[in-house]
Amino acid sequence: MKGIRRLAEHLSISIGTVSRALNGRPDVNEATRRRVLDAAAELGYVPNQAGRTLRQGTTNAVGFMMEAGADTSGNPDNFFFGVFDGVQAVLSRHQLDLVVLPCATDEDPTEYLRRMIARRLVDALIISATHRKDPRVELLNKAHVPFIALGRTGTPSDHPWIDLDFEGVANRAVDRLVAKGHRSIAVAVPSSDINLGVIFLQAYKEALARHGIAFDQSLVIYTSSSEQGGYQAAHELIGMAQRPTAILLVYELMAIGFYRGLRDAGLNPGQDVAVIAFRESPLSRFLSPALTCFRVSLRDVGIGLGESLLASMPAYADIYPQGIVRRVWPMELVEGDSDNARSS
Amino acid sequence: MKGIRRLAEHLSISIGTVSRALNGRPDVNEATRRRVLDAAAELGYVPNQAGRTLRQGTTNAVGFMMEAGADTSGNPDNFFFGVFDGVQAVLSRHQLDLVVLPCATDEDPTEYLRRMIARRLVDALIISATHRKDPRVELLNKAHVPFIALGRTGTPSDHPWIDLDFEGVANRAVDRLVAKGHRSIAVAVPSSDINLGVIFLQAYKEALARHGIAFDQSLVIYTSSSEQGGYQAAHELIGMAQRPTAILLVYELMAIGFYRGLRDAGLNPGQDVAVIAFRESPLSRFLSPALTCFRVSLRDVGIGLGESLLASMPAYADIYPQGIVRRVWPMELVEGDSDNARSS
DNA sequence: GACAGTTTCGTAAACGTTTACGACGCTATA
DNA sequence: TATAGCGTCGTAAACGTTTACGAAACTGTC
Repeated sequence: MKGIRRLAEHLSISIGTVSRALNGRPDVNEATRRRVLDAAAELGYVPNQAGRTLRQGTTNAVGFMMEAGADTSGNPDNFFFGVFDGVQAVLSRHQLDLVVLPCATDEDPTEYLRRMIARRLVDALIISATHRKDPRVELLNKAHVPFIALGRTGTPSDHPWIDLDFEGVANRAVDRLVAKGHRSIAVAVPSSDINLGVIFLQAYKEALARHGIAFDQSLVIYTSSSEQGGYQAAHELIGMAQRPTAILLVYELMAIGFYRGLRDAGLNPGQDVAVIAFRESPLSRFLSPALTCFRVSLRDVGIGLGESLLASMPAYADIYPQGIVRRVWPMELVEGDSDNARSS
Repeated sequence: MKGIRRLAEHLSISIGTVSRALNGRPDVNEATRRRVLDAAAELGYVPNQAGRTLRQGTTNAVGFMMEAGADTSGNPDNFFFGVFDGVQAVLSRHQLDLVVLPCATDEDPTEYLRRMIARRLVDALIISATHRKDPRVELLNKAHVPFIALGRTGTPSDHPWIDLDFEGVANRAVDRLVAKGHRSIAVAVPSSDINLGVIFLQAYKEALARHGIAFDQSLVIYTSSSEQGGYQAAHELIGMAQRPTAILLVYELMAIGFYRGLRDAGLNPGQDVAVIAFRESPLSRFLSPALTCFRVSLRDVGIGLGESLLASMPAYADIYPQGIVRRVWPMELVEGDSDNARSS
């Protein structure tokens, strides 16, 4: 005899009552409820999840899909782990667990997601590394799985999302550089079709326009979001006919490679070329020169994701009545020494 | 009508036959099997996991537990993602999925694991960030959940594990530094009770002894495994009465902070203080000077973990007959410019 | 043509829960 | 005292699978 039956037999009551007692139903005597709770603790009983799931169609878990091979891999793990922590802080309030679903590099993300949905391992999903055209959105909509995206797609009105405020970053970064006398500002964005790059580039263009600076396509460097990508960016920048005096890097890891690339050519980052990057990480202050960058509380982003996701789940919608959430998350400028004024 | 019943009705055969056809049982006509497979594809049928789990007691998923707050967080995510990729390569051969279970920073890892075991979300587990005394081992043994640890504990004979060859690293690093004329070699290890530090420190002592160098406790710097920790290590090293001419760093991220700390004091890493670190990452070659460090194929480690885990699962033991696996994984020296010969 | 053996398939039980439904005993009211 | 209402609990069905068991049809052998 196992499971709830054992518990019921041990207490000489029916399994129905045991179940109701454990689940906090009102129609059970407080005295018996206490007996059940005590016995459960004593016998170490925990309800079998498969049984519950089968009966109620709910798994009490939400998934976070990520792609190791995606162009977000430039992010130190602190990025995702920080977000996880915030998400869990919200989920744990409702006895929900977070499981991370890593899509293997050699598997198609959409197929992977399809399988995960079919598996019914989780009740709801968070997807990350959104692309401009992301078939996963349609997949999730069709399957009626509540979800939220960390990052916008090309059709942001089709789904709930939370994204970082890349527009704000581009604006403030350009403003700051222009104020310091820079007129020729390069930008390094990921060469993949990850949406972040597109959004940032657009905002960069508009920021330039505000200052009456003509957009120059040749100042856009498409590269990988890694140290290697930063190194390559430096190489390209140095090779330009008119060398830009400043550059924006979308990933802080690129700064390491960029610094190195500059130095290998006898140039000094921060002096010969001003650098602004995001996101802030422990890295930023320990590079020399310290990196001017933008900070965001990943835990807060995670909390936002968690609450917004619950809001889109029928069972929790009344507790989180914010409806469909689509918002950008502000980032805060962190001044470093990498973007000093133009020397000449 | 839903699920397998719908499929059976659509084909006018029994659900038993449908199930057998889908699961590759031999006692089903090849023609009907084909019909079933086709219909399943057409109707988009995938078996409900809760139903299967309930019936066969198996979830077809294995878990990877990690702690965001643990002292391994110094690792760039490439570390774990690389490992995941290898694990998945093995698991996918058997239709098994990998789910990552991130323990929140404010939750006790052992309690978290207990909950995850009770939940029966997965058939087997990989645990990481092992401590000297790690109650999770006993927990898993008692629950009879097949598992393997990435990292040794203080009682390594109690469980299967795979770990990096820290002894080999310590040996070769010390040999190399000694060969270049260094006699005063500091070491920075994590201040937490994560087992890695203990193992490495022990191997470092023995390597020194082989060269007839007395172990000096004051040359051991306990710090956090992060850029900040590296910076602090530099600070401590500079403050020593007799400044060591070399240092071993257990995490490559520490090198960034260490370099900075040295430079803030007017010293040059690689010249004034030789540095060797592990693990190699993209970071290593783009730092200046390039970091001498040790490389390991994370994917291979993941493959090793996956195969060894399957070997300890009754259902797969005949396919992977290697028994209980306890082994260290070799690491390969990558020469950089951070550990040049002693100048004086 | 009887019989054994094989192939193929249907039937129904089982996995561990939750929950709708109804039964029972008790209290309070008329 | 009859009745209604309430609190408490037991019964049994249902969730979607897999699989043991047995039945039916077919094959081949003597």
